[in-house]
Amino acid sequence: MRIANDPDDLTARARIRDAAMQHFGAEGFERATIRGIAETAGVSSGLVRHHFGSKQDLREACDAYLVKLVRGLNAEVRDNPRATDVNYVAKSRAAMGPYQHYLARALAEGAATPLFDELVALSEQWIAEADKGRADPPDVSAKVRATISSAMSLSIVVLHQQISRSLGLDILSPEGDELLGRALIDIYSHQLMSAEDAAAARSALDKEYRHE
Amino acid sequence: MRIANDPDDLTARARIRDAAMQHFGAEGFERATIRGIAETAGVSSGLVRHHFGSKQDLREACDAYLVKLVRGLNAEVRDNPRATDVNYVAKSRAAMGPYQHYLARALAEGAATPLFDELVALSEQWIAEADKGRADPPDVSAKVRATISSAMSLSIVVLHQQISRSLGLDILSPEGDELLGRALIDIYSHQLMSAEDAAAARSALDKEYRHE
DNA sequence: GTCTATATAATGATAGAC
DNA sequence: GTCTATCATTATATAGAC
Repeated sequence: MRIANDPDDLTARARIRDAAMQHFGAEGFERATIRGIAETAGVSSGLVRHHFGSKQDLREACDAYLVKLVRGLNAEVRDNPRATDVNYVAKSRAAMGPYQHYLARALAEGAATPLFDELVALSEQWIAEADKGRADPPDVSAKVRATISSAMSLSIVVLHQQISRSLGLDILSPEGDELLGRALIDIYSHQLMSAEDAAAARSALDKEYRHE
Repeated sequence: MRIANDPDDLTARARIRDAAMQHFGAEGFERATIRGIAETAGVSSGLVRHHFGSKQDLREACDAYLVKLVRGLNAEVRDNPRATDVNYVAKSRAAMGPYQHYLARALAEGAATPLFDELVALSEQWIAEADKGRADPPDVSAKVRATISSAMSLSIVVLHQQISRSLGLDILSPEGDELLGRALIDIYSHQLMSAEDAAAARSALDKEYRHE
C-alpha cells in the first residue's frame, strides 16, 4: 500500500526519500549508508547526491516530509473532532505506516523538531480549553503541561521496541493498537494522585526549592 | 562528584567505561570513536581494545554497568517508600548524574532491556497494590498498564532534548526537576477522561475490533 | 598492563561521461 | 537526470614492542 499520493511522488527523488526514511528508521542515521539507500531506491549513489546534496540534507528532507505528513493528519483530526475516538491512536499509526520507525529515531535523536513543536501546540490548545472548566488554578503553565504530555504520548512510539518486547506483542500493530487504546483509557480515566497527596507533594517541592 | 564508589573502580578499566558512557551518551554509539573515548579516559586506544574486546563489547559493558547502577537505586527506593516524595524524580536524576544521556540513547535504541524490565516490574507491583482498593475492574492487566506507564515516565529522559528545547530550559537540571515535579503532580492529580467518556471509548474499541 | 604503528575496510563526497 | 569510477577520510581491528 502506497502511503503518499502526492503528485510529486513516484519520481526517483521521492523513491530515494522513501528509501532513506526506511533505512534511517531501521538502522539509525549514522549506520545507514547512502549506498544502501540508493540500492533500495533502485538508483545509483550518485543520483542521491544529485537530488539531495549531503546525507544531512537528505535527513532534513525526510524530516520535512514527515512534518508535512503529520500536518495533514492533524488537520484531519481538527476538522473531525470526536472526543470519544481514542482510537485516533490507531488511525494515526496506520497513516504513519512505514514511517513510524523513522519518527521514533528522529525524535529520540532530537531531530524532527517542527513536528514535536506542532504536537505541543495542538496539545496546549486542548489543555487551555480544559483549564477553563477547572476549579483549582494550575500550578504550571499550559505550555509546560502540554510539552510533558506530548512527550509522554510519543513515548509509545519512541520506546516501541522496549514496550513490544516487554508485552510480547508488537505495540505498533493492529493488536497493539487495541491493547494500547484500552490501557490509555484506563490510565486516563483514573486519578493517579489524590488532591491531598498532590498538595502535600507541592509543599514538599516548595520546601525543597525555596530555602536550600 | 564521583558517582560510583565501587571497589573495582578507579582503575583504568573503569575510567574507560565512564568515558565510553559519556561519549556514547553525548554523540551516540556510531558517532563516538574509540580514540575519543581513550583520550577522555587518558589511555591509548590499544588499551581499550585490551580491556574490552570490540566497540560492541564495550557498549555491552556500559549497559551492564547502567543496570547495576539502577538496581542500586531501585533497592534504595524500595526500602524507603515515601509515597509523597514525587521528588524521587530529582533524586534519581542526580544519582544517574552524567549517565542520563547514555540511558536515554540506550533505551531508545532498544538496549538496556533489563533496566526497562525492572522498572516495569516495580511499577507493576505498585499498580497491583493500587488495584486492590479500586471499585471498577481494570480492562487490561497490571503488566500492560505498568509497561505503558513506565514508558511514559521514561519519555522525559528519552525525549529530554525535545522537551528542553520546547521549554527553553534544560529539563535534566535542578530547575527542570522542579518544573517537571510540579507538572507531574498537576497531571497525575487530575482525571483526563471522565468515567462516561471512558466507557464510550471502550465500547468504540469493542465495536472496532470485534466485527470487522 | 600499556603503548605505538599499521592493516584493512567502509563511507561520504566528488568529478565527469552519457 | 542518471550513471560509473575514484578520492580522501576516518575508524575499527590487529600485531607486536616495552
